[in-house]
Amino acid sequence: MAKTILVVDDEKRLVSVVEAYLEQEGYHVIKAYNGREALHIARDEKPDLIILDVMMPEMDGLEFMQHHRKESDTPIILLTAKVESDDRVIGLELGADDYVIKPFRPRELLARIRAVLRRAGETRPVASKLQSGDITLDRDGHTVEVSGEYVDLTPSEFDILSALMSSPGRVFSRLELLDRIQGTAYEGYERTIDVHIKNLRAKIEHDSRDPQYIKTVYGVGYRFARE
Amino acid sequence: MAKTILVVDDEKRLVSVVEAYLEQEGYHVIKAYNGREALHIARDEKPDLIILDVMMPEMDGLEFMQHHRKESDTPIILLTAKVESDDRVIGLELGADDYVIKPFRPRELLARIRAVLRRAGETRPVASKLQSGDITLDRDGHTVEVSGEYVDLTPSEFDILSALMSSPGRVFSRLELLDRIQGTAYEGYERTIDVHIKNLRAKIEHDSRDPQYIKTVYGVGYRFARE
DNA sequence: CAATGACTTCACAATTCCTTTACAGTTCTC
DNA sequence: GAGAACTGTAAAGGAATTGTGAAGTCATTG
Repeated sequence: MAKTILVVDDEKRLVSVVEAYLEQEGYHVIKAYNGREALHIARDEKPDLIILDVMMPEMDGLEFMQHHRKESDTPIILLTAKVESDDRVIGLELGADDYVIKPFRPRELLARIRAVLRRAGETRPVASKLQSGDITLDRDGHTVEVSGEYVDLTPSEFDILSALMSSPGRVFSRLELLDRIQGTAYEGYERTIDVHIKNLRAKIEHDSRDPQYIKTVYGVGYRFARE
Repeated sequence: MAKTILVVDDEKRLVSVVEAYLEQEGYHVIKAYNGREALHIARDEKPDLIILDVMMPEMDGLEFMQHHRKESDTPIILLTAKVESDDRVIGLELGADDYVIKPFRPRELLARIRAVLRRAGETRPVASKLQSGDITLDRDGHTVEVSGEYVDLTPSEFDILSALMSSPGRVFSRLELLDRIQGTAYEGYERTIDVHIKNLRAKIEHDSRDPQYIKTVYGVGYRFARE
């Protein structure tokens, strides 16, 4: 069964980006925008993991942990800004299992999540293979097979293809795809995606001038062909 | 059939780490978080070995042993903190088979487990040998053979190779590999893994500049060749 | 307590990847 | 069909990641 992850941060945009990414990875995501709210939700929903911003209004992350630790030992990953590196120590002493420094890339956070969940005894990851037509994408092995042949993709290419294949037929805007690979790191230039798509097509399409898998939706974005 | 090991400690995190490690080594692990709970579980499940923390709430390790010894002679390995060195003597007098001082590294504990189980007349756990291509790794003998020749690996190198070979084709992040060799991950520098990998490659690859076994997955981690 | 080996950290080199730019090609709108 | 808007693409500089030798630290052994 899918693991439930509670994401707590007052930056709604960040929460959305993380949510989209984790859901695409097969996790069930619930959200809260401050510590107080998070406490109630954690009680009711009993998530398998909590991702927690240190800096928040109402009740900050450290305060949340002090309360929460009294009633549960759910693993916690802290999000900290660079300058707050002291919080890191405090956080780990208060019982955080790991921390990630903002801004971070989704794949970075994912690596931490996997490690923490595995440490917490979960050897059962989510369904790790996506298949569509002649293409098989394996998230565990980070490999892509086209017509039985392994194709080497860069991290960004892999993330984009992974996003597209997670919902064949659905159109992803460039911004969404950018979020997948950059997170909230910085506002990037959307056209960067075009270049990744070009390179992706060169690797997985039989004829990149008449793509069968990655279709362009004029004025909107890209989508993976549904069969 | 796989040996069953009961791990008893009130530090859940520690139990999880030990569990993950032992399961990877082919043991079946059951858990308890205090002495009272452990007594019931030991009765029902009849583990082949018990790993027992001395300091615990409710019923501590020594108390547990007094009760347990009346009904069974399951081998017991004690976990003690440094300061409790007196407990060690008491524990051994009460019938512990060995003890390990906290904090310990997983392989340290593993060595004790093997020794105790061997002494108790048991044979090896399942799947003690991993083979792939020209490489054979023997977890029992702690040996590695490449093209029929024995190769000397350091403990860390052995653990990393063992992890990688346990799931060929799966990518392990540096964080995960750090977990394998350190037990606790958030402290420690991920790039340390790079150095171990370099040294490993020098020992097992025919051409370490074009590795056939240990592949780098850029931006993600390392994996044992999938073919 | 010296010596050996293992582990970690650091600094820099080597490699791979990402982004941006500029322009060409395509699709849409009127 | 012309112009505007959008997309495809090649190339180059810069950023990020990995490889590696060496020094320093720690633990173990003789």
